[in-house]
Amino acid sequence: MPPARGDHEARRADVSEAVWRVLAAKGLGGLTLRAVAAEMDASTGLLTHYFPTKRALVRHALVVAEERTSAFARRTPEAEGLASLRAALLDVLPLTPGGAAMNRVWVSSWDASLADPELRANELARLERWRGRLRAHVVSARERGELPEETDADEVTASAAAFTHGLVVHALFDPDRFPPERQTALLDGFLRGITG
Amino acid sequence: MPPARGDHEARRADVSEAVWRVLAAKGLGGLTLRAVAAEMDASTGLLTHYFPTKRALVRHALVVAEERTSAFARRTPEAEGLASLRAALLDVLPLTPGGAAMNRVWVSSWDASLADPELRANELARLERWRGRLRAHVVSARERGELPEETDADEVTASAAAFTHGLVVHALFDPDRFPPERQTALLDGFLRGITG
DNA sequence: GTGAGTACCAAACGTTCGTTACGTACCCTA
DNA sequence: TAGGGTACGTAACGAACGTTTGGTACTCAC
Repeated sequence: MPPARGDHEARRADVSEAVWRVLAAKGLGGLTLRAVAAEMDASTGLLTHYFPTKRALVRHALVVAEERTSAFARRTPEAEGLASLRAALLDVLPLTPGGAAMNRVWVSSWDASLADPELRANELARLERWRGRLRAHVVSARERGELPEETDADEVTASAAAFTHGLVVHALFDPDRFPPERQTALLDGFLRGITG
Repeated sequence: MPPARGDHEARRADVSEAVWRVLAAKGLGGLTLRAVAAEMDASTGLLTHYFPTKRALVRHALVVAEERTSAFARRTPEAEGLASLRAALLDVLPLTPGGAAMNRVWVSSWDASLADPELRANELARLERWRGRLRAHVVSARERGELPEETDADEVTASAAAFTHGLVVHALFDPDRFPPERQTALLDGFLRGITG
């Protein structure tokens, strides 16, 4: 029995969904074709039908992860200036189970990303894009007088990016000591520091 | 020909050395018994002679990594107060090839550490110990009047830890954009924010 | 209704992994 | 000098992996 035969793209999305669940549960190191196949009650043959190699599957999985992350982050588009920077950083923090899963995937991908040139280049580009988006908020905040005039946008942007990603790591390993309220409080403390 | 037969502990140290080189080059995901054996021109039989399982080998490897990290960090014991906090954070940053290798190992270990309960507990304890050491410097700085009186030591400690680890990640992926001088400048900027 | 193409499953392939079994050379003690 | 423990190398084992192959069932065009 062909189970709910949809079109090609819909099926690829199903595969991506299963990949995502495996990634969130076991990390990139635990991602195997058999695990994904089991996750969607299918065979490894199905996977190779849509993705010729595991490399292609991982590549697509990380693209999906980025789409998901962007969609996740686009929930608060109304803010401006410093508030928009705060919102953008809050979007990245693991404040919800979904956010934690997201970060889990990214942090776990760093092992392979540091070892594989292609994945490394992709991750580098992703981090750059993220800093670029943050920078716009920083500039906007300075223009509105919410940051000191002498603020170096690149420096503050890099600083905020670093702070947030580091907090992600610590919160991921120590969720009890870094509940959402404390993460938020720590971020606000950081923002207080850059406003001078 | 038995190659330079030393005592048991010396040989174990040789194994640890080879493990370290493999870890620094390929990450925890690329650590295999055969890679380690090849690194020290030996057989996998030698490895199992000193470490019964791969788990034991990885466990010991991370212990060695921590010893190395601690030894690396104990180079600047003379400072006090805010200067000692700065020194402790600088010790962690990938300012040298050795420091980069160190961080590479830790970041790459996070994949397995998030998936394996035992490794996760070890990494959690390591992060806690590190924050504990940082906290002492924060308290010392506050006592010397280098930080505002109303400073919450736990909050500032967690903030500094997060900032530094995040900077580690960004510098690891983007060494060109985060050379040692900029890392130092960013850290100083962060410390400026803390001092109010 | 026949042929080509799509969408799979089941099974197997070759490789690599961690682990184990077995042999051998060495050292130390009695 | 005989015997037992230590220190390996060699080789093989079974499991798991990514990949390939061969086949079946369905769909659509002609």
